[in-house]
Amino acid sequence: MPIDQKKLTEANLTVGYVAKRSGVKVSTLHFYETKGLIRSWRNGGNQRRYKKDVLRRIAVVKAAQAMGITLDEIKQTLATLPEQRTPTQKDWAALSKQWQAQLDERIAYMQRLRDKVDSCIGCGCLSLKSCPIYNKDDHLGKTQNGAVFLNSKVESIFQE
Amino acid sequence: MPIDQKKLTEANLTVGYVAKRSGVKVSTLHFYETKGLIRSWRNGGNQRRYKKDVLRRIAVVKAAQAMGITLDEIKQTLATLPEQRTPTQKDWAALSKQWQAQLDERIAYMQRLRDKVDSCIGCGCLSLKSCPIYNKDDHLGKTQNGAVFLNSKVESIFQE
DNA sequence: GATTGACCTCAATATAACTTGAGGTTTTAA
DNA sequence: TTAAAACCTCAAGTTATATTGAGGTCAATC
Repeated sequence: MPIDQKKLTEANLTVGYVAKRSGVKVSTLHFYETKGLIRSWRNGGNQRRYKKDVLRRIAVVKAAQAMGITLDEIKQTLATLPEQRTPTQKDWAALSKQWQAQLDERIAYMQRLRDKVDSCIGCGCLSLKSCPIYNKDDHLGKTQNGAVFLNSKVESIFQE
Repeated sequence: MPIDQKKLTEANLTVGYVAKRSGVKVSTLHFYETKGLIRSWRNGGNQRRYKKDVLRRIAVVKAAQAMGITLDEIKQTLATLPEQRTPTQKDWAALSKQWQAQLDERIAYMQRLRDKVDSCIGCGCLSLKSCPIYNKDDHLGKTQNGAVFLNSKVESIFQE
């Protein structure tokens, strides 16, 4: 009788265990699976089983969300992980590096916005055409998960 | 026959004009009105008419959204404006000051997050218990419009 | 071997912030 | 004066990110 390789080499985590360990609900794990963010296989009774690294994936998903990255973007970035082997530290580091750049951009945008609000406090100009907050050359467009940034049309309010 | 004071002292803007000038759709103006963010009165034919300062309000709403503030929060802050008179520059400046504080907080959080991701790039630890990104003492909870920040339960992934 | 807890699927609900459309009225302008 | 453009209301649809619940199965324990 052959030894169960799966049991020897990988964890065999139930959905309830993963939920408890990761702090997300079972329904969220189902949801993430339909979104292609995590994977599972089924046991004889059609119940989900997970490898241990699903915990790492979930953690990464949550960290990325904290940076304002959407699940779709996260999915795309996760897709760059190797399929054949369990990701290494280097693989994960590459991911966080990608997101760090986005985070830097976001912070820079917020700071520009902050500085502009700053100058507006001084002049009370928040609705005047000279208000620097409405510089149309400095916007990021709409982010799905983050803020809705100004578009140049709003600027038109101040042209008169 | 009495002079129409309204026509003399206030603009009498149609919804289409306001939409064009502010860059938001007519349906959005209706929506903002149901949300209590802007106001209008009706003419004889039941059509909306606006005072000029509605343009400023819309601009402020959009600016606040760009800072990641929800419409509900914006409504609350707008409610601090004087009801009886048209708001002055000082009134608007007070608003932007309130939001600037929130923006500062948000930026500070993002920077802490950035620094943590930074240190994780070095060690590749994004899923290890020592990863500083999962310091439960540093989270903001879930923001409605902005990022979903880490909660302490996610941390539990790394306790083993 | 039966109860209980964990699990399954699928559909509906929730929230924020809007948009779209249907069906009907008012205003404007040629 | 009549056709087009603009307006009205109210209901339903949209996207992202889940949560909840109904109805039924599987697994672990007394």
